[in-house]
Amino acid sequence: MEGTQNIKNSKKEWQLTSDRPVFIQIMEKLKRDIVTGVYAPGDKLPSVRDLAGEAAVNPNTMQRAFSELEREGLVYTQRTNGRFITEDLNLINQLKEQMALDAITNFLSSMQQLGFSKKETLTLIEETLEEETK
Amino acid sequence: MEGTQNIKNSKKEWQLTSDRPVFIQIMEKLKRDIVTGVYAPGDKLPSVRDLAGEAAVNPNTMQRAFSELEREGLVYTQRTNGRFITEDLNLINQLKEQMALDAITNFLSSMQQLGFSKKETLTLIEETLEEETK
Amino acid sequence: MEGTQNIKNSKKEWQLTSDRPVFIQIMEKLKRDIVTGVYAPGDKLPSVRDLAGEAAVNPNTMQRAFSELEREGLVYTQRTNGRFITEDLNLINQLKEQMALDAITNFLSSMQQLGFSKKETLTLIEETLEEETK
Amino acid sequence: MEGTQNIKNSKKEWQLTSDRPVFIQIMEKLKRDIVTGVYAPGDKLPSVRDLAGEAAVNPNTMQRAFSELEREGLVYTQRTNGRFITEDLNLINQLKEQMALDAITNFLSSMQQLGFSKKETLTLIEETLEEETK
DNA sequence: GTGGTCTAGACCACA
DNA sequence: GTGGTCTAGACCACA
Repeated sequence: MEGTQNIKNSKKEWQLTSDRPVFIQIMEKLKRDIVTGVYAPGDKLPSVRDLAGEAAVNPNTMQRAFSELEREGLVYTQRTNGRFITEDLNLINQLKEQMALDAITNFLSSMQQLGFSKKETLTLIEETLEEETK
Repeated sequence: MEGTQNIKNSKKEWQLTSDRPVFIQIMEKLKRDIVTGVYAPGDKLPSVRDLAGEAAVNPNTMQRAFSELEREGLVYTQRTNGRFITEDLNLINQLKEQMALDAITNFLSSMQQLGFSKKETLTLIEETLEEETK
Repeated sequence: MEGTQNIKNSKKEWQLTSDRPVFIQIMEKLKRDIVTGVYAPGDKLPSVRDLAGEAAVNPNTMQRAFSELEREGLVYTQRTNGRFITEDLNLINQLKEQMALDAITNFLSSMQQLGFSKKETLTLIEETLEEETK
Repeated sequence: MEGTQNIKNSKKEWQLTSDRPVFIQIMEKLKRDIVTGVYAPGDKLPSVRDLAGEAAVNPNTMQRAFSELEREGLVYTQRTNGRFITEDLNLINQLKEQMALDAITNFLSSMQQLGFSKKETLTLIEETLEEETK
């Protein structure tokens, strides 16, 4: 039953676009699901076949995404038993920090390239967040 | 201080990567140069061949980037004479706003997908900006 | 009578000339095939490579023609699956009307520039059509 | 003074587009001016330089158009004296007929390719002409 | 096999 | 020299 649970909790909107390699987008989505706890440490993952179906991609593509995650130590395979999320909490936390840092760095760099000063950028962010809260 | 100067005036850091189509990256770079005034409205652009050489891409690739910019009205061509930046200031301003809005939206969406609340995101941004100013 | 049949069903007379860009001529031919029902709404198109071979042009040239048609909404692409004719009947009808109107307008303008009055033009058309029917 | 006259009578709207070779468009315009009597048989033509200026093209381009017209016998050069319209009325009439025939043939062919029957084409033309007269 | 991108290089019309 | 088109051919992601 826990298998079904996992599938249930996971956000099913894959939202794949064709502007970047699909296997990379899948990796990013899975990483987000790991750092946000959709998949908890030690959780068994749905089968490649199932996830491929859900994401409407070829199983080879899903397989490729998993291979890369495995290489990064985020998931591991138990022969004949399935794939599991790493139990290394440290690694997961590092990943989350790194992803946040990347997002921030990219953003600030974009704004700088567009000619906005740090002050202006901060103001714009504050305005946008206030706007949304209304 | 001259460092900042150079960044502003220079038109030469192309920094193309292979993760997304090169002609798209070129378009983005040229758009940034337009909205930040590196190229002023009405300015004549270097020839396709020169820019292709500078960016180390094939002239056809540069040509494609320009065709798209032309379709968007950001540049126009004078037969056998060269290409020019639009003089439509309105269009340029709209573009700048849109590009900033896209950057902000993407960023906030990324942070939200990583599980950060608006408050946390704001705090992180503030910390990062202060960090850099030290 | 089979002659007429063949003309209607055949998708193969490409008749490309060198007086205008080839990709434009290809677009026009494909548009004609769409508005005349040679390709029905929703039909899957032959692959770029096949059509390029049939028309004896480089696949890139065929690709370009399709990109433009796609931009106009007349065809759409399914990743790795192929290209399809739009199912938007309205769009197809509009296109047909527009193409006919363009042909008529161009013709009347040509005749006027040659110094023929409307009456003379009409008479000439009638004569030509009768001539052919004989 | 007749020189000035000719310039005066000629329709000055050159309306060159970039979709076809400019020298061909110039030839067509000059032919129209010949068959419609803007330039009468035997008329002296303005200088290449003047016409080039009027049409806003490079003199080489205008020159090329004239060379072609000369090859077709429609104009002739008197050494040191200038260029003149042929006095061969027969040739001019033939040209006019041929140009009209080409326009008609092209038009009927376009309409046929768009799937319109002769009857439909005739009706459409009649409607358009009536429409305009209102 | 399918579409998409890119390169190297040729050729054209025009100024 | 300038932009525009086209070819031949390679390589990629994906099914």
